[in-house]
Amino acid sequence: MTTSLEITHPPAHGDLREGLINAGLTLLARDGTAGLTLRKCAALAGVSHAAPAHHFQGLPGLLDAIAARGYSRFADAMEAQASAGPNEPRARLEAICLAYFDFARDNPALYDLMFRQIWSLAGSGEELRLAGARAYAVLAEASAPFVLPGTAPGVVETQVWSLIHGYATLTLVGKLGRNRPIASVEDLLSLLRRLPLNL
Amino acid sequence: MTTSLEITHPPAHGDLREGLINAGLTLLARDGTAGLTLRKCAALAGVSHAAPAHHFQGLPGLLDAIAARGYSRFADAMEAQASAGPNEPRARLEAICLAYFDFARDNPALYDLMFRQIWSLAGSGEELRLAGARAYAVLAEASAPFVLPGTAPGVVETQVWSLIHGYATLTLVGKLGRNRPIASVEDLLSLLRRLPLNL
DNA sequence: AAGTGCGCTTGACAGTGTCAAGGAAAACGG
DNA sequence: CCGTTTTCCTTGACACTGTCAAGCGCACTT
Repeated sequence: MTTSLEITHPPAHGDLREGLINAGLTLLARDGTAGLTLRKCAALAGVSHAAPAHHFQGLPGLLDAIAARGYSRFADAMEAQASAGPNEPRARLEAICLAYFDFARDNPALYDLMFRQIWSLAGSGEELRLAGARAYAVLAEASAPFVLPGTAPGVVETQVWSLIHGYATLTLVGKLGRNRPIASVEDLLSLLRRLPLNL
Repeated sequence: MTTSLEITHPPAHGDLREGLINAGLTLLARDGTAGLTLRKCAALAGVSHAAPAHHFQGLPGLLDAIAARGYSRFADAMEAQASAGPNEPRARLEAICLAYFDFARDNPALYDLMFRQIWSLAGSGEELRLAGARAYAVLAEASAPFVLPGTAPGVVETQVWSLIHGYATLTLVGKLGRNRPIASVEDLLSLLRRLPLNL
């Protein structure tokens, strides 16, 4: 009944918290959202079922920490993809959108956790707030060249974010391509190409 | 709004199924996603905790049925709003998008259930499939005038759907307005105004 | 009137998160 | 080097979840 995976080393002092987060990420990637459980995390990290409560305040706290880690990786992925291409506004924006979608596709359960966290009202969630803000900053920076004078930056940012996030979530739940052949990410981005540049 | 869901005494033969669905909708509206439970539905409908299993195949089946009801109301709401305004392509599209957002805002838990149903692999879900297709048809019809010759209809449909769905979900989880002042739905729709009409 | 099904109830089971209480062991102070 | 304190974790219980097997009751059939 015990799962095959066990962490062999007795956890050194500080890193049980880290171990629990990693266990959560593993479970999420392997078994999906339903497979992520406080008790399974504890078992995978090699501790008793109530141990997580001492490092996070209950399940919400653990999910918060996992989501924060997710946002961190998310921001890294977008930054990397943006830096890989030409340093031109439209290319950067499209690179970030592609990275956004790829991340969601490659980490569906984690992505779902990140953008679902209705709980997170629990802890102040400082770590989560910071990681989320960093990811948002990447998107905001790429949107900046399209902000027309006299308009709030939040408008373009929200347009871009809504578009790519909607596409990602709809794809993840399998909604797209049910009634029509799937429109690709490039098809999607063609709408953004209509955005005028602020020269 | 229908209706009384209080079945005080032994329910007549056919309508326990209906009563359970209504109980589910009530719980969803009152207590949110976490408040929707097989046992609470059964209790609210006045039957024993295992009764639902005979009308739906377990929890997934009940959620399927509730989501189907949600899609039906969703399609109704969009159609009503579209018919209320002028019969002009841009006005219709914007009316539908506004109705889309209003529905999500007014029925957050139900909306979440509808667009989350990862389960629904259970039953073939014919009822759900139909109701979902009807809602999609409303959106597709409003998008049709913007389909340029030589392009697949699915492209514009996906653009519109992704944009409004992304905005709705981001708003629901409270992501928007954290880093910048909130961009309104109208701000969002200004992006769609860039879509050329197919005259 | 007896037989036959269907609709629902009852009771149990393995899970889940959470909490109170206790123990082991490291850190500390003398 | 010993006693105390503090920190971290374990143990055990609780209420709650969905699911399943068995069985009761009542309507309908013959």
